Amino acid sequence: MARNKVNYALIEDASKRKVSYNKRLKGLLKKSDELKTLCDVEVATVIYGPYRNEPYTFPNNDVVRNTFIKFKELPTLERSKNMVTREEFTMQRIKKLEEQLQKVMKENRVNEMTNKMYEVFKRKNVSTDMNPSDLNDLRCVIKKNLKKVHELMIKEDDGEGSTSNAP
Amino acid sequence: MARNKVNYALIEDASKRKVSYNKRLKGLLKKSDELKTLCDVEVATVIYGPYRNEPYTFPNNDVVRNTFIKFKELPTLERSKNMVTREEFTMQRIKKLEEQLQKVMKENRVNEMTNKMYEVFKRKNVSTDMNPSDLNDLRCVIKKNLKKVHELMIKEDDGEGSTSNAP
DNA sequence: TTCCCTATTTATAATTC
DNA sequence: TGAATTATAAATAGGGA
Repeated sequence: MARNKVNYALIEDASKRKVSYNKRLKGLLKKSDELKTLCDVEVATVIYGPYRNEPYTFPNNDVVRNTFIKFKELPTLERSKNMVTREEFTMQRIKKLEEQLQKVMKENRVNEMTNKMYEVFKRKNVSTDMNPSDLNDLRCVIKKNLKKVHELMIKEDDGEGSTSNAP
Repeated sequence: MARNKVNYALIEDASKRKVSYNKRLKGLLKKSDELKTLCDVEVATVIYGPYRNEPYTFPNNDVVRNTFIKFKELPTLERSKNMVTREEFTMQRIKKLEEQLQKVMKENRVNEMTNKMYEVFKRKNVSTDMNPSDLNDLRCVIKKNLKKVHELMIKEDDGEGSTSNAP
């Protein structure tokens, strides 16, 4: 997250990976601590890194052990419900991204369309024929005016230079 | 970390705390995931939040259990990461979506429909090229931008100021 | 409430020392 | 190497709909 956007994949360069690992480990522990402190959450984490046999733990070995024991004793039913937590999270993220994508594409489309429509209105004087209620159902309007617009445009094409004809 | 510097203490306001909790939980899971993926680290987390009886787990229930067993029993037995493949597949999809999103947002490129519309208005291909869904989309587009179009048109009527950016 | 949007603060990749 | 610095990317607190 800096200088360059991070690529979501294993960092190939081993030394870079190690540097990144150290920074991110530290960052993750800090974030865990903040979540715990600011929001009164019980967090237990075990991290097996590639540079050490012993795992890192958060907040410490004893708490992790206790929390994990509690976790282990979850009734089977609840556990199975819990099984999908991660997947759900992931799926939600995907869903959100897809929605964003749709939205943005739509926005772009809107912008482009607005410009194009404006161009058409401005240059071809379609506006004269359009009132708000017509605009409310542009589909009809377009159908109604398309031929006319087309004709106007054909004419216009001959003298490509005339820009606007005020009403 | 925004608007105001975070105070390292329990957030008193319960609703603010909950909002913060949700954001930070999400953030922590993401960071965990990044550490795991970018640096090839085994992370296992159990989170008992105040708004739910069952804990959140990262990356999932099974891995947490395995990691816990390893943690508890010390020996360095190699646990195969059977879910990695699927997760990576999922993450690739996410990555792809993110890339698409970036691309679309930044380049603001003209999409197919816009091109088609442009053709329709600018050139000779009239209604034959337009399918009903395009027209329907157009209707929405205009509805959404009616005000803007009007403003532009009114402004244009007074004086001048072409804003078109035709392809 | 929940989502969405910025203004800021943080985290951190690349770079320098 | 590695610690410190810097320039960006990312996370997120507060506020609005």
